Amino acid sequence: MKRIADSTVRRLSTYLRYLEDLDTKGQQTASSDELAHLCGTTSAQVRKDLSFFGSFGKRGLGYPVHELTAHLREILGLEREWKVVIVGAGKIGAALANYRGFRQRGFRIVGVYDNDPNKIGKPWGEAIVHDMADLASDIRREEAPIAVLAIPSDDAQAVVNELIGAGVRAILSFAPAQITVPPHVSLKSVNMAIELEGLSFALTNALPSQGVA
Amino acid sequence: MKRIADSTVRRLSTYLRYLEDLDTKGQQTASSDELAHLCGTTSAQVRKDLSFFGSFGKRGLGYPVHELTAHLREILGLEREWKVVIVGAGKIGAALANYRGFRQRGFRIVGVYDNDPNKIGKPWGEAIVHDMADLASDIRREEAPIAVLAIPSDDAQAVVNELIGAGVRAILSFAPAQITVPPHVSLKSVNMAIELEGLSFALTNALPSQGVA
DNA sequence: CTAACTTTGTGAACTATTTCACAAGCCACC
DNA sequence: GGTGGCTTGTGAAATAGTTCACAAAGTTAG
Ligand SMILES: NC(=O)c1ccc[n+]([C@@H]2O[C@H](COP(=O)([O-])OP(=O)(O)OC[C@H]3O[C@@H](n4cnc5c(N)ncnc54)[C@H](O)[C@@H]3O)[C@@H](O)[C@H]2O)c1
Ligand SMILES: NC(=O)c1ccc[n+]([C@@H]2O[C@H](COP(=O)([O-])OP(=O)(O)OC[C@H]3O[C@@H](n4cnc5c(N)ncnc54)[C@H](O)[C@@H]3O)[C@@H](O)[C@H]2O)c1
Repeated sequence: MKRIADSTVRRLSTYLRYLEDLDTKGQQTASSDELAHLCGTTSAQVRKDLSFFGSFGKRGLGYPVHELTAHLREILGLEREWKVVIVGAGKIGAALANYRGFRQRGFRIVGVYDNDPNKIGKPWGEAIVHDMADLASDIRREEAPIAVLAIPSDDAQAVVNELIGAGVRAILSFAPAQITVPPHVSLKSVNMAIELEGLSFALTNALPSQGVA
Repeated sequence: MKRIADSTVRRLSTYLRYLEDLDTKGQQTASSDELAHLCGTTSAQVRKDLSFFGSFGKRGLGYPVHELTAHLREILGLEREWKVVIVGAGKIGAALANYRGFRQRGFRIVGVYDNDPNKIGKPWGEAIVHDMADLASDIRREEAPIAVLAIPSDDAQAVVNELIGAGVRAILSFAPAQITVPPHVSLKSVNMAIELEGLSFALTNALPSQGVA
């Protein structure tokens, strides 16, 4: 199969979210145009994105909502449960560990880890903070493929190496650090400072066209 | 001036971060190649990005670190302080309100707002939670141009409209909702579910080339 | 001062992504 | 079962973004 652009995958997630809404409301079909308006894109984009994976619509009618949600979940790998570990029981880690949105989507947090002796063993939200010393063996036992990194930048690369050594194959990092991973591992970084600085740039340079999501 | 790509602006932020490091270490100059390695890109990309804004380097030598940081701060609009309001004193709002990284970069949080009577007026981190009823007038008085949105999706668009009415010109949203803003307002959305689903897709479809930051 | 070497700045080439535009397919209705 | 009105699926065109490649300019050493 052809390489799928990251932008396409992101839109698929968005389509799925809105299709689920429509499905809940009992709507049977949705046209590419309706979906595009809900998701802030164009109908051609919707059709092109979906066409990479098959032919899901009916001409003259649109896409069957319920069926398409199932297809998208399949495509995105969301028909299964993914085990996730969180590293860093700090402020960001706390928000994430208790975020319902993840569980709803099939991401189950199987452990939260920290290296601060004052935090280890203490109850924390619905979970208990585990010792970093147990991280690798726990990941191996649970076969958790995904890790969320919520520690300061300094140790980010070292912890990432440890995670990968233990078998983690996908990492979502919140540390504002440049991290490198081998080719078989996926890494996404969320860097809030970069987002804010992007807004600062836009305000400063008063770009003519804006309003992008 | 030509329209600057979002990807370029993001990289500028990254260059700045690493240049500041080098500056702190007392390094005088840095080549595009060195910067590229630090930031996970290519030297041609670094030179191209910078060339949109001027000619900052010396051939044969590289870029003057201290000078270039100043230029980048200028370009990104970081020479000034930006006032920021946070809407939503929940888990994500809590993490953000106390995040040192923002202040360091010149983003000063001038108020945190919520509509929950149990939270309003209570101390919260280093601040006090304000009533949503005061939001618009406070923004007008303070002339805060940036808002961070950390409330559930349901009310996101309504609150955004209120913010814009009060004069906010840039919004960073954490609500996983499609929000529309008029052309003179900048909007960035951080959607963690989309990031995780992107990882799920990558794991499921075992893409051949990965490891992107 | 010259030669060898380094590194920038930038058009041009290339690659990726989005948009266009339309034939083909499907439904509904008569 | 034919007609009209929609809407998909998709090559082709257009636009956007990245990489190449090299002349020009600066540095260093002798
Ligand atoms: N708080 C925010 O709003 C925010 C926003 C954007 C980015 N971030 C980034 O997220 C990361 C975490 O931020 P935070 O505000 O939650 O910080 P925090 O200080 O509240 O939490 C960090 C936690 O990580 C733990 N830790 C440190 N080193 C560790 C290691 N080597 N192994 C295991 N645990 C370790 C600490 O004990 C602490 O509990 C930082 O990189 C920060 O820059 C935070
Ligand atoms: N917690 C996370 O890790 C996380 C991750 C990704 C996205 N998000 C998103 O961020 C947003 C906030 O999440 P959270 O976990 O902090 O939720 P939360 O429930 O902890 O906090 C939300 C806060 O917003 C307030 N609020 C609700 N409606 C409001 C309104 N109309 N005006 C003002 N305040 C209002 C509530 O009183 C509450 O204090 C949600 O959209 C969520 O989907 C959260």
